[in-house]
Amino acid sequence: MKLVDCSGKESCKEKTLAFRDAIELLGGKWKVFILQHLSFGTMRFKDLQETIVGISPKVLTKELQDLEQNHLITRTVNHTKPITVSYSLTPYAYETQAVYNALLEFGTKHRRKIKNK
Amino acid sequence: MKLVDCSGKESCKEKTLAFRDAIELLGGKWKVFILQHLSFGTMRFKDLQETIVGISPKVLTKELQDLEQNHLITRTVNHTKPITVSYSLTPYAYETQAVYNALLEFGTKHRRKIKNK
DNA sequence: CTGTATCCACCTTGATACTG
DNA sequence: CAGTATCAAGGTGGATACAG
Repeated sequence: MKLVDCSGKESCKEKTLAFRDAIELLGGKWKVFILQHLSFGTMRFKDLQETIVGISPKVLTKELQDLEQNHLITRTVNHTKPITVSYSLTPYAYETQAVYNALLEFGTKHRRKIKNK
Repeated sequence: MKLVDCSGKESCKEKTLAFRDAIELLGGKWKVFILQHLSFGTMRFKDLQETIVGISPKVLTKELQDLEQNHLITRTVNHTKPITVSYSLTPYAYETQAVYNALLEFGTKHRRKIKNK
């Protein structure tokens, strides 16, 4: 049995790179929290900062830029006074659903396994 | 729609922690390569070091210990002369299959999307 | 309000030499 | 052969002050 099937047309290297990309994109320290909260609806910068306890503005900015560059969220400037900015998930973000489901299932199982040891 | 369903008996926090655990466990820089190569069969330390180009012995040791502590691989000392050590996947390691499949699918799709931009 | 600038501490990775 | 010890370097995350 193989974890990665390298017999297809695409090279094995290409596939391992795809893994790393996906893990990097979804795997940061805060990405899950941000995406999760945004999946409940649009939020502003300040909302996110208050909801995600412990994150600094610099890091939040970086994570949001990262997600935006990868088309998982959209950033909208509201020309209010003072200016506010809204973040929300793109339809594309929901294509990560399968990944999250699989990670959730394995992670939950694994935590039980490790704890009961 | 929600990326994480927090309506069940288990708390939302517990679930996000499960994500992070899973991602940390599978997401290192070399983990995919190691698990992938081991999925083709048992390998010795030296084999891994030669196959996984660019990894230093220190890092390889650390990654292997990490995987062993999480029951994804087994470490077997062969009392040859000189001593050799074999590494192989545990049956449990194959429970990560769904995660890898999902990551592979999303990662491949994502690379195409980013590249065609 | 929404970030950016600055500075700092830590961790991870890495190269290399060395030990049992 | 299979690691460990040592030292260096870079990136990441974090606290805080400040700017537009």
